[in-house]
Amino acid sequence: MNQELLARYESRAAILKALAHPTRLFLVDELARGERCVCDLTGMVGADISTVSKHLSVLKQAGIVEDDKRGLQVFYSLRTPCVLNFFTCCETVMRKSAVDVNN
Amino acid sequence: MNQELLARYESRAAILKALAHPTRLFLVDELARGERCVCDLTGMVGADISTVSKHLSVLKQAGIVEDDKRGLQVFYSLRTPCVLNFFTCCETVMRKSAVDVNN
DNA sequence: GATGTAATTGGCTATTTTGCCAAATAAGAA
DNA sequence: TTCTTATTTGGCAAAATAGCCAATTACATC
Repeated sequence: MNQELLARYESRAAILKALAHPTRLFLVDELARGERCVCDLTGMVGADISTVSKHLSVLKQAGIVEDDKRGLQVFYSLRTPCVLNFFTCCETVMRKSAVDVNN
Repeated sequence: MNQELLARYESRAAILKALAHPTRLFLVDELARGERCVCDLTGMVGADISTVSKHLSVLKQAGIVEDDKRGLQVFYSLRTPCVLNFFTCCETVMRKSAVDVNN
């Protein structure tokens, strides 16, 4: 595996890593419905606002969401909706695993 | 976020987490071409065989690959090829980020 | 300017992940 | 049985991640 190839896998891994957390998957799912401010998301998640803010910054850093400050609030929205396709595949993997367990 | 919903996001996160590593993404990519034994994959990755074996077991645990022991060798293959769609989306995210940087 | 609200950042500890080596297991060959 | 090869497992130290609290920043209103 050469340098260039490794770099590409590292980039992909960075995006997947940003998604690979239950809270962040929830945030993505919620943002798929429309933009939300940090305070609203915090209420839904039920964690400290600093924790939610950090999760959002991880998603932003990865290029998955974008933010827009308006007044006191910061509104986040989904920038690359194709990540929602991941959910479909995850369900496929889980369904297939469930079937195998019963055989 | 209730218990049931949380459980679903945790399941999805487990699958994404299994994928979120450069070496494991390479392994998935390589297995997409056909089954491979651990020894061949180890040669391509250039890490200790125990490291590669552990990466494969992470993927197997997540339901992404399956193994088949034949004689001395263990052959791994891709069980849920839909994970390859992730790559497409990752490229989209990266391309979009690259564009934004230039604006 | 002073106050209040929304959000981010720094710092800390606890937990998880990674990758190597050494040891154990499994299966074919001598 | 003994030897060799392929793979897995256990154990360890280093690195990365998570989540809380406290402090800071940003902005609006008084």
